[in-house]
Amino acid sequence: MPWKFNSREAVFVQIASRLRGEILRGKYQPDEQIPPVRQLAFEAAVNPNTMQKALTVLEEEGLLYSRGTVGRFVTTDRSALERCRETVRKDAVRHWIEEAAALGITREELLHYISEEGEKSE
Amino acid sequence: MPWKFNSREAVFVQIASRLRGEILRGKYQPDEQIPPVRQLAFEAAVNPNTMQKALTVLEEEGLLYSRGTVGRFVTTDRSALERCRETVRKDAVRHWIEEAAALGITREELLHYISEEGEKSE
DNA sequence: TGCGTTGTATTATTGTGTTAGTACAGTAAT
DNA sequence: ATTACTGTACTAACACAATAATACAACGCA
Repeated sequence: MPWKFNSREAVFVQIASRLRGEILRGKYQPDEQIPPVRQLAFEAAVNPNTMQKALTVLEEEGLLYSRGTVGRFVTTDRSALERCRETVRKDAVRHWIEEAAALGITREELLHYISEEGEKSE
Repeated sequence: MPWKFNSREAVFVQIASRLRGEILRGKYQPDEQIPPVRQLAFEAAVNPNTMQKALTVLEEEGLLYSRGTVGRFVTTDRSALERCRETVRKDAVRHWIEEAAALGITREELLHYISEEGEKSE
């Protein structure tokens, strides 16, 4: 099933976010090989170039590393994973709070609406 | 002071978000004239065309309307404003929760981190 | 009437995201 | 050695975002 993308952000950014989440959530263990570019591209229904661009992002973040022509692997540095988890989380939260403020939503309202939204879907 | 933009979203989308927030927060009252395109563009330090594109978005949403060559005004339909406030809020919250999930952040964690973040800045 | 301001439209140019197609070098397995 | 698969690199083409520079019609006002 092709992945879902919105048109507001570049596709490779959305792919990077998704894969980053999968890695941080442990779908791929440290030092585990992830599927090849072409396969991921096929699954996501995007061009291999686009997928590679997303993977390059995660590589620059230190989440993935490439073993030459063997394949791409999740970093073995568990503390790096944890640091990344923290960084990503902090940046995202700050970003969401900013966006909320831009829409005239206070922190309290934000908390309220998130609890509400969450309840419906669980 | 030029407005701040990130490179992940199109500028006109970010401008629309900002102005939408200002309108919904009541910076401009119903039927009040907003500054002309050129002035807004100057303030934001973007091209007038980009600003106009953002204003068109808000016009299509029913938040603004154009009085020919007189200027652009906030809608007089207060219920439309309220409806828009709700829609925007719901969409945004849903979007943030989705993004959080993609990063491996549960609703509970999200609530926790938002309270934390908020405390620092106030 | 004439001037300035308003929104709007047009054209051209630049940069970037995405797709497409191709190619190459290194590794692993046979 | 051959084959298949890996990441990587490259060009071309297209769409869209953004800038730039104009131009025009309509309105308000002196």
